[in-house]
Amino acid sequence: MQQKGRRSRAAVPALAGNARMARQAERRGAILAAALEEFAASGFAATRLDDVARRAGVAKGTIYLYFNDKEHLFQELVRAELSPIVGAVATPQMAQLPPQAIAEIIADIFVREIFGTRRKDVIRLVITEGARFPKLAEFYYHEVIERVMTALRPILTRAVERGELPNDALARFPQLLVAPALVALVWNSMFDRFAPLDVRDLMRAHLDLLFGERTSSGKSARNSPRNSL
Amino acid sequence: MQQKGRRSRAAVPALAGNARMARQAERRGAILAAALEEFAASGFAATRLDDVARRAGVAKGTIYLYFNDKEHLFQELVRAELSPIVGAVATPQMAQLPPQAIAEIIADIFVREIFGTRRKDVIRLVITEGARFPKLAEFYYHEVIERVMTALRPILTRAVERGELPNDALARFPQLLVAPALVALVWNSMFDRFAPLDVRDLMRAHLDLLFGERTSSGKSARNSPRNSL
DNA sequence: GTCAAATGACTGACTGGTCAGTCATAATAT
DNA sequence: ATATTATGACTGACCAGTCAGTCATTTGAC
Repeated sequence: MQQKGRRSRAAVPALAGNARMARQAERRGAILAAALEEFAASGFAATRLDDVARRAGVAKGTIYLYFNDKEHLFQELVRAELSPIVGAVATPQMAQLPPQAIAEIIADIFVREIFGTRRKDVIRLVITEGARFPKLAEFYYHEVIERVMTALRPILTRAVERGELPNDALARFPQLLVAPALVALVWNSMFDRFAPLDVRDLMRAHLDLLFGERTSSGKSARNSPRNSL
Repeated sequence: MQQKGRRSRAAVPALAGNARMARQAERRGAILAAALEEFAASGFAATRLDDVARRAGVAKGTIYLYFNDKEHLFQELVRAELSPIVGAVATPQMAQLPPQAIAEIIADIFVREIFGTRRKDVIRLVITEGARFPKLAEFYYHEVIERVMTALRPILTRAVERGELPNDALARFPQLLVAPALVALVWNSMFDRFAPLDVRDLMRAHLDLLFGERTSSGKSARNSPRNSL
């Protein structure tokens, strides 16, 4: 993600009539949508901007009116898809809830808003391309990881102090709360054709593991109701 | 991983004297070692076979005497590195141990034999390239995932029946036992420069979470001794 | 209201560079 | 001598990024 010092010719196509701006936003959106499809299907390196352009119904040159280069397009795509979702987890009223409720909410958000969505592919892209794109990893760390971690840690720490958690493992490593989600993403993209994985069940089992539920068994017949998940 | 129907000229360089075979094995090994370095540093697509050849002290054409093409080289690399390690987890005497001991052994193997090794990079490559290389994903699934899963599941199921585990979550999803290892690999390659992660501590915390240890606190002062980890 | 001039969004053929894979030739072993 | 192994210059395909030119829309003069 080498940032060229040079300013893009494209960056801000002079804004004029309201119709123009609308049209521009539309164009930009179409390009981003097409890029999502292509990047998700082929990864960063193997994606041809010719294909993105064709899918967006636009000439290749037009892409360069809206984005500096392939890498910026990729990064903007990630930003556009993931920035909105973070707020849902790092919300203030979270702090009031007991850890189990928080874990359930996070699992629910993951299943519905990420796994059941194109965002699944975006996060997969971050995982697969992140190590090769320091800028992307940095953006993702500060924009997603850090914000979620700093929201979770004090809550979990306080829960430990109150004796609501059996030990401080989760408070020290909030990653452990999210680990199964990562497994689900990777498994889904690589092994689902050999052994499909029911993500919702996986997350339920994870919660059972963390918060008692000494009874659970079988995938369908469960007696203790869990509303949203 | 499109398999060309055509047979490689290289496949089996006619074996003759013993010295020759030794030399060939050496050459092959040098190429694989060089390929590991390059693939780990740049990923599959961005790795140049020119660089692999130079690092191996060999001409580019020589690579094609030992491997059909870039993809076969990549796949052989994964096979060579990972096939040996699986036996350590899927060993018969495992079946005798209680679940906690098994979890500790697995964590220990991960920390010492994978994370502390080049194998870390190989698994990372499988994760990042697997979705784009069905052949690789298939090999990895059958050679690694399946073997580990079929070794673990009966053990965990029996532990549930014996009441050695609080619920059947782990038996139904052995992935949950390994999830933090995946997190460690991904975090290490993307976020360590922002927030280094102590993998050993992470795995310890995971075990605490799974198997009681209602006391743990702080990273150094821990009273319940855990030998190998 | 009409028309000409100005604007700038858009196009796509083209360039420059890259790299997997080949093969005629050379080196080395038997 | 012959066979085997190794070399590296070469080729052909590929693709990100460019830019001279097109054309729809807007502006402003009358």
